[in-house]
Amino acid sequence: MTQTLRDPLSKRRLKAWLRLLNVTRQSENHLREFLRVNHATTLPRFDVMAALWRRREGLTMSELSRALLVSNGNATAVVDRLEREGLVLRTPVEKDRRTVQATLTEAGIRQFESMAAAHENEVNTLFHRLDAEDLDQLRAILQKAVAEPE
Amino acid sequence: MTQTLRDPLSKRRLKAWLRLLNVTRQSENHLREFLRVNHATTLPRFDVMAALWRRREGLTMSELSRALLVSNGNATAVVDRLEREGLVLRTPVEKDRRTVQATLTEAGIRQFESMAAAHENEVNTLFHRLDAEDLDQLRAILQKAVAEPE
DNA sequence: CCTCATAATTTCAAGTTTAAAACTTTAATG
DNA sequence: CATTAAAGTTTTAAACTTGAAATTATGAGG
Repeated sequence: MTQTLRDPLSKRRLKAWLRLLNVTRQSENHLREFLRVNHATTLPRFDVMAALWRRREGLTMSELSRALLVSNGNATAVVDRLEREGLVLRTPVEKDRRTVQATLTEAGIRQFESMAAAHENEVNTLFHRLDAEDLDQLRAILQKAVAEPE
Repeated sequence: MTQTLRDPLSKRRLKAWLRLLNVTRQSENHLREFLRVNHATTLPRFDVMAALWRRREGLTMSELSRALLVSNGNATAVVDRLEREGLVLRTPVEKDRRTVQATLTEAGIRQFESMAAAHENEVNTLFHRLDAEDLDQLRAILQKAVAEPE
């Protein structure tokens, strides 16, 4: 209360950001450990496979890096490794020979689906204290935070 | 509405987590770019310096890695580079010769303080759409999310 | 057809990050 | 005192990540 008065909004936004970062890192660390121990994989691999699973027709490398908010060099490296293991396939696009379509192979689909439910369950456990109202509020706040125009 | 009925809480938690991750990564990317362009430094360096600036008496390497939620090997590497540049100092601790106290040097303090206000301002801009009520709600939700006991 | 700006991807070097192993020191226990 | 378990740190290898440069392809305008 008095805190609200002493503390300018700017400092409160900074603190909120630090808290957000903290919760996100804790959760990421937990899920990384979960994927490593239970499914012998890593977070970036899982993220790439999840993105490709959602769009079964595939994604170009640029679409992939934009979707995951990582650099294109990064996407190349992770897809390289997944391709080497036969989980992802690069297909040249006839219409535009600059681009490549990355898709999950059959093995990739099988592997991802064998992890997806357990992963969702782990996230569910991780955030089990948040009820429907919390989730609604959180969504509203996060959407507001990244809204485009002013 | 019907969505709420069709969608079990588990799926909503998963979506909330993906949104949280997305907002955090967007913000991290923005701040990384900001630090690179305006202050010729990186996010991990900034994080380490911020942690050491808060506790002027210094932190052991373990305390540092726990505070930043990174591995101890990671802390070692970042501190190594900062030490090489004269921004951080490692001091052996007499009481326990296993531990090292990492502190900011004078130059480190000067450099951090020259960045801190601009960084806070950037975060303030980034989250300017969130008002006091949003920040309160967000804090409550994040605290609830990571609460210890059941 | 040629040129040039742009786009998609990869390559590259440097830095970041993790998990596990190695090393040193401490503390406890017999 | 010797042994052993635990704690703090560093080292190591592999993976991840970025930003910039290089490569290849497209498309527009001369």
